[in-house]
Amino acid sequence: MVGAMTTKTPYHHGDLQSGLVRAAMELLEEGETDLSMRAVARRAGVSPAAPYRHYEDREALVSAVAAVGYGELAEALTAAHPSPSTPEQLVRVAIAYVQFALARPALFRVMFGEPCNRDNNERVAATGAVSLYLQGIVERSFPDADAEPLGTAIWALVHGLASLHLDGKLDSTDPAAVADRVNAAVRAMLTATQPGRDAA
Amino acid sequence: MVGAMTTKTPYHHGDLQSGLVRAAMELLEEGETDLSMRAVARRAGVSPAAPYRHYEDREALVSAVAAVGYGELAEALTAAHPSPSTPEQLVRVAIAYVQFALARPALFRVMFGEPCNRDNNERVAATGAVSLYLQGIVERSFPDADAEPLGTAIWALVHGLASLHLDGKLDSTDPAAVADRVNAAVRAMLTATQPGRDAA
DNA sequence: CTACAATGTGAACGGTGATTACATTACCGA
DNA sequence: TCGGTAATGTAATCACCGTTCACATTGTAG
Repeated sequence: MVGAMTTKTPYHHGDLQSGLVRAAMELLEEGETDLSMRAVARRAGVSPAAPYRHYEDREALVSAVAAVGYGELAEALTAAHPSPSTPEQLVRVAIAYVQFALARPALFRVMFGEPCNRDNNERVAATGAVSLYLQGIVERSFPDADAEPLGTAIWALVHGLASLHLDGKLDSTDPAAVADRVNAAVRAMLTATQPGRDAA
Repeated sequence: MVGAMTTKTPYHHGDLQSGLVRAAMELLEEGETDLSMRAVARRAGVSPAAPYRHYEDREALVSAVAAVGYGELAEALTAAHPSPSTPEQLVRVAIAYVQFALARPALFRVMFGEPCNRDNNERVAATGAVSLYLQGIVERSFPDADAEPLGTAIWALVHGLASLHLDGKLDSTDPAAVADRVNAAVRAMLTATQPGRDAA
């Protein structure tokens, strides 16, 4: 009964479920790469054991964070262009993908780097959304091509560019140079699939 | 002075420096994904503090392991084809790259997944070797093309395929299907750069 | 043979994921 | 309004981890 009148530290958080995800996102944005359960709990102003009422284990919380990340990645891509149907527009989306990875490296690692359960979580749905978005782009841009392998190839190319930059295997000090590299790589891939040529 | 005549547990390991790397490699091969310093020490038959005589911290040991991994990746690639100069041969190398990632996922994650020091370790040299190997392939295969961006694009494509399969974003249950996917993607990329067309 | 440098040990510190028993609170039916 | 039950948060605890320190042991140079 200490300080009962003030609003400080109510016993119940209110919405810890999403508060934890928000706290985790904050930590990632601040450069924390490990996302310890305890650190997230601290940031949310709650005891170390509290998160386990809402997430079975660290894996589960991280997956929830990753799912939000996929949504934000999708936002960033659609912001670059809502519905690309030309190589130029597709290149802009590709650049946005790599820029997302470089701008939010810790989140990107959580989304793609950590070994995760293939089966039972929301991540598969979220990544499926990204995949479908790309698939749609490809189908609009190259109606003659087989969309599935081409979409896969483009996703892999762009994702690989993002990963290699993020891991320091490709120099990412100059954003313009990065954009040029992405532009060149994607165009190289796309010139293979102009109407009239075989894509698979 | 217990059991002085037997060869069991001599106080000095002999070659702990490389023994630790070997132990770490064993653990990775057995599926351990975390590579805890203590577990490596245990496997090497040594106290938890001993590794610190040879590696400044976990980062340093992991980097040494990664460097060995790069060497083995290079071996796997050259085993697929020592010196590719045609798209067909290059495809074989690409498939070998992805198969390496799928066959030794924990090692691959150590090599590429973990955030690492960009500056002062042997990893940059080792990745540079992989990069140069690819660059050489591209130069031989496409003498008319600008090797640097094309080599980057191919590396990114193949690495992206490996990463997405490893993270479960692409189905990797059927090795033949994986190989087909890699084949299709790389060929799509390569048809863009046949002599007479612009690569950048 | 002796001193020194190199190498390995054991104990310790703080941090982590996770579980358990317990405390507090919200909410719903009487 | 009251009381009980389910939901939610806490404190204590366990095992493990990275890392450091003082100390023990061993190889080796002089």
